[in-house]
Amino acid sequence: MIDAITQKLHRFRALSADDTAALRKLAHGVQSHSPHDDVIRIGSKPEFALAILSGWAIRYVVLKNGSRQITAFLLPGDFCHLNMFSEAPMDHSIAALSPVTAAHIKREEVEHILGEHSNIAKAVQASQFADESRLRASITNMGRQDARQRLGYMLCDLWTRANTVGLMKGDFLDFPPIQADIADFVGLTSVHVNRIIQRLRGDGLLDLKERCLRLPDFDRLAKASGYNATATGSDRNHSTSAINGRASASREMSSHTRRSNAEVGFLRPIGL
Amino acid sequence: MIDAITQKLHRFRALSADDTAALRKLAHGVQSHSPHDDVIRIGSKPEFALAILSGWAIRYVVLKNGSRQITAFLLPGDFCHLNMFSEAPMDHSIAALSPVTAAHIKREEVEHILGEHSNIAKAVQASQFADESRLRASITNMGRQDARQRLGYMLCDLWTRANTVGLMKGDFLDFPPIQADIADFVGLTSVHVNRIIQRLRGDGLLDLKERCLRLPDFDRLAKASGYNATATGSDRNHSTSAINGRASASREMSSHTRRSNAEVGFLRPIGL
DNA sequence: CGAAGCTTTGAACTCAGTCAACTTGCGTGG
DNA sequence: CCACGCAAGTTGACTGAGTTCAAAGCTTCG
Repeated sequence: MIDAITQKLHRFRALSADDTAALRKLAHGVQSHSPHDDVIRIGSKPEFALAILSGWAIRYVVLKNGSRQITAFLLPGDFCHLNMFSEAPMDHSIAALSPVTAAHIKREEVEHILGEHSNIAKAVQASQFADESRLRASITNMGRQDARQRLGYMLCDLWTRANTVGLMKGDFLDFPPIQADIADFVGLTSVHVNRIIQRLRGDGLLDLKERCLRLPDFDRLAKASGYNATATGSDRNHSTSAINGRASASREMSSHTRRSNAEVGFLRPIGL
Repeated sequence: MIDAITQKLHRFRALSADDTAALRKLAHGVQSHSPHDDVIRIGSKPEFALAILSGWAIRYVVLKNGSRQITAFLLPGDFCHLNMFSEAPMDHSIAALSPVTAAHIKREEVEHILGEHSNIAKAVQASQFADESRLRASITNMGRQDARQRLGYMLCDLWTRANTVGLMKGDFLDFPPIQADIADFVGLTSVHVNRIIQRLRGDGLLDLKERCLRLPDFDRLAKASGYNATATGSDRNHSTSAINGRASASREMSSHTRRSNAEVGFLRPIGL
């Protein structure tokens, strides 16, 4: 079970046998959580860090008007709340979507392992930056992509992440989120999400039913929704050119970008 | 000028005279950037970290279809690209909005100062978590708030941040972003942003013209847009209860949250 | 078998986008 | 000093993607 963590960190940086042994030791403070349970409550100041070992969880917030925003899905291998050194209370909650087991790691333990194992420390740092990058991608997604693209992007992302921690079962994937969860993540209503899902189904891009996801044509879906695997970056072995020059959008650009078009860099499109 | 950094970090953790002296030394690699210039280009792997000393900058991305998303405004005292240890190339660009001076800090220097000055290290970490928190707030904002609230939230945030680094000039603030920038940040069109601004003006909540911002009634604007200063947290001296219980939304909740309503925590609204 | 939880469907509605024109202010150059 | 061009802000009419509300189907599971 702890393997998910090892597997994930290994993606960011090669770990020694010593490192992985140290990680394995973290598995002692393991707790189980039932679906719908809060693992960490907003406003609290937990004294421990959290690593998901199995199952799916979400970061979320409920607004005054009752609507909910999910800001992240947490998969096995993901860390939450490493900011234990800050005095600030949690600004969001973490809840289990499926049955979850998570390692609750004491502050000193975190400090110790990060201090002693520089590979782990750097891998953790890299994974944090990947998370941050994913947050930015979400913003871009919600700000400038339509419903279809948002959904596609989200599914591509979860698909590849699930893949890297060995969650794939043949060509499909256990997928705990229901349509309402998807909606609260991409910033739509569940009704509209439902309609989009049907369209994607019709286009042969998606097979999602009974908590089970299949992406029959990942590449086409990725392309259609502007998903770029390297962008959210599992770090190691990068191709030399993630970004390959300006795209074809030259007419529309002027409307979106004021100022002298002299500096092309200001306008360079990315793979989204 | 370097004071902005000191000032900001000090917000997160008390710094000794020794610490501030060390920070002051960073000011040697200072570079100037003109408005619209890219300070860091997407796809590049800069060998330096960056700290804004004066002026405003943005993190942004341009999509294939030519639309732009701004994911953050960078103010004096803000750090960008501390992830120099990662192999991944930049997934976004950073550009100056106004004339900007920024300290380009070499990798070793960063490592050194963070290693020697634990206060600074912790303050930097705390500020990173505040940034991450702000990204999540942006997501919530774009996903679940209407245009008026998005704008209000953004202005409240920039207003308070500007305040903490001493950018306020009496009751107003030099405000480099134009309406198109605002639009690209909150995920709207500049036409619609214009209309919302006019409404806010009419409501006496906002006075924005000629790169100059005034918020005549911050509290009312904050309330109307769900802005909660403590949420994005400049850390120190927190009031004991940032979150004060559940709000009035009990009817709508059931539609947004499936599952047993037994665990109230799953539903607890935040100040947004 | 019944009830709860999730998905699907339809119709009316609305917030925000699109397109296109007009205004205002500013700097540059004739 | 005026003319021109350009960048930013403003306005109006039209369109459309996504919401809302409400009801009906399906599954799953005690």
